[in-house]
Amino acid sequence: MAEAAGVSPSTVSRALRVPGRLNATTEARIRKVAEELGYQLNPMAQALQTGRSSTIALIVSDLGNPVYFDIVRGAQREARLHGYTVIFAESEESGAHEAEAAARLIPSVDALVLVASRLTNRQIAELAKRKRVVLINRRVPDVAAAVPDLQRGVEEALSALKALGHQSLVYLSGPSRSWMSRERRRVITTASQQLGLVVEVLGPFPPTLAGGHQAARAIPGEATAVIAFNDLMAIGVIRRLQALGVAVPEQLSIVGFDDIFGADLIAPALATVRTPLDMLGARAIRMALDAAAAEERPASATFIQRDSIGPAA
Amino acid sequence: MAEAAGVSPSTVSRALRVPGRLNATTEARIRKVAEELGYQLNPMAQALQTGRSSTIALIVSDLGNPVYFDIVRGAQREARLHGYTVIFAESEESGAHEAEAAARLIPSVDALVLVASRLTNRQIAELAKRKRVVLINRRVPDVAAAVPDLQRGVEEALSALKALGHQSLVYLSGPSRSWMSRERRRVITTASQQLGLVVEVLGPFPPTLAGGHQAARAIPGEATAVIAFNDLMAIGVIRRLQALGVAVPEQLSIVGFDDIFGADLIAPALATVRTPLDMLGARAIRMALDAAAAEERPASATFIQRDSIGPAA
DNA sequence: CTGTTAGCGCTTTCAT
DNA sequence: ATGAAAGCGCTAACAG
Repeated sequence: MAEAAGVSPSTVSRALRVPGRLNATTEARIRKVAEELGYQLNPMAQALQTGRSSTIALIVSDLGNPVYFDIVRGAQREARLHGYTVIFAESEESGAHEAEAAARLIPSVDALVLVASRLTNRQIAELAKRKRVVLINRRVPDVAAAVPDLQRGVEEALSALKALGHQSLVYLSGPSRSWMSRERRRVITTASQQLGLVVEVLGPFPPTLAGGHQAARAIPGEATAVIAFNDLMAIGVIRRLQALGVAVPEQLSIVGFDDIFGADLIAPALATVRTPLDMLGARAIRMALDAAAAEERPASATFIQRDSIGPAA
Repeated sequence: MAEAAGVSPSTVSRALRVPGRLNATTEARIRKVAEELGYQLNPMAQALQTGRSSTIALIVSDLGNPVYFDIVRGAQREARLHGYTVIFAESEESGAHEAEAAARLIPSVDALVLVASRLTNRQIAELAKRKRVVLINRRVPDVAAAVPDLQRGVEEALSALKALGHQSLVYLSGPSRSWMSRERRRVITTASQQLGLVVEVLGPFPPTLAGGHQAARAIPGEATAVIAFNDLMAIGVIRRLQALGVAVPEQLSIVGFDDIFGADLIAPALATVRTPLDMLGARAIRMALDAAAAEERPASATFIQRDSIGPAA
């Protein structure tokens, strides 16, 4: 293409990259020629020269969990908005896979976004030295992170339970290595104290339907309300309970976290603390592109009232 | 890094790329040095030189539809297996966005995988001239495509309905531009004839919960069995029907397509023709990498019997 | 089996 | 405001 427009390569480069920095007419002419020839700058060559690839890697631990869809989607949209491309890897629940994916992708991207990372703080800090890293649903000292503000949603949920006459509740925790599970536990504990509720913690359980099945058997007979680490577990609990002949919500109220697809499809519909997943994804991208984005106020979780909770038995 | 190992760049390149083509001891030494220095070949430079980026773009129309999760996941795994990376874009249901995404990504990838593409045959043929293109759930002359074999699953579904005493059924079609909807209709029609069933086609409807709501009103009173374009629609139909006081499956049997997450969580659990989504994703990647993969026998859809179907009213 | 040379397509000083 | 030249990190002939 170079001189089909009768100019030098540098001029073409300037015309196509920074819209303003050139004589308006020359620029227009070059753009037109490029259009006609279907010419585009070669991103690889560009990346090689500049060291920037306009690409961000998104590494999620398990695509089987519907939670991540919305995060991926939010991230993808925001990235496109900024002219960035997202590369994308699944670590299949394994820290080793995650580390490998990160190592493999690091040379080709401008930033790494790690969703619910299974890596150690140390590993993450190490990555952060080599490349900009943004965490989603995880916090590590000195590393940028997009996490929801759970306070409000949890308070709403617990208040609702209290208003229904519940005086104590059970928290079904997720994987012990899950930062988010600990965080949820922490917020629940604090809010419970303020509201004068008693909370018992059970677990850890796998953050899946099967984990919910497993958890369902562990729930003490006298419990009246259960809050599960996530919706998948909550749904598993409900189904197992039903199979065991326990009525939900008549005998036991159930609350989940996230509001995944399907939460309102089951019977009874699952009450849940919705986390703003797509916003988290979008925000993480913004943080990856611009450190100042960290100043934004994090989006709040909110409680979604549905039929899986009722008056205390 | 080049000569920290005391050899020429080319030698390093050879050592790190093709495991066999070098003196075993030199290769081992170079690998060790690379390891120590944390050195990796720069993919951009590699791509620039070779014209191959070891990257495949996956373009899906709507990530909000859980169907695509499994496809994305299957594709991602298979790609990784071959040392490929997947880049990933959402076209948000719009042909224009899809075309734009394809154009933007084409220079950076070795192949394009289009899932349920909204582009015209002509546009797709055009892309296929510039880059290897593989379609999922769509067929265009002379373009590689991974589509499931619906025959078996549909026959099983219709046989089950027939065995329950149904003599006719309604097909709720998806978007008129959806190749897959037409394909499902075709297979249903053919199988119906063979089984002596009568089929009435309604639609088009949006392939969503809302589309199902809409479709539910259109179902004639005398119908006893309905098969919807996809599970999302089927679920929408069930819920609207229930709201209208129509009992499922007592008054009306419902069958979906795909077996998405959630299909077995609703009440009644949705009977559905399961399509092997992750296999489609994986197969598409294989086809992108190796034309011979087209010879594999496509995976068959199978019928999943659940509570949303029952004896004819 | 390994080193030399040239060049992939772009951006970026530095001149003009 | 535009052109010339050098070089990003790698691979691919071609020598040796």
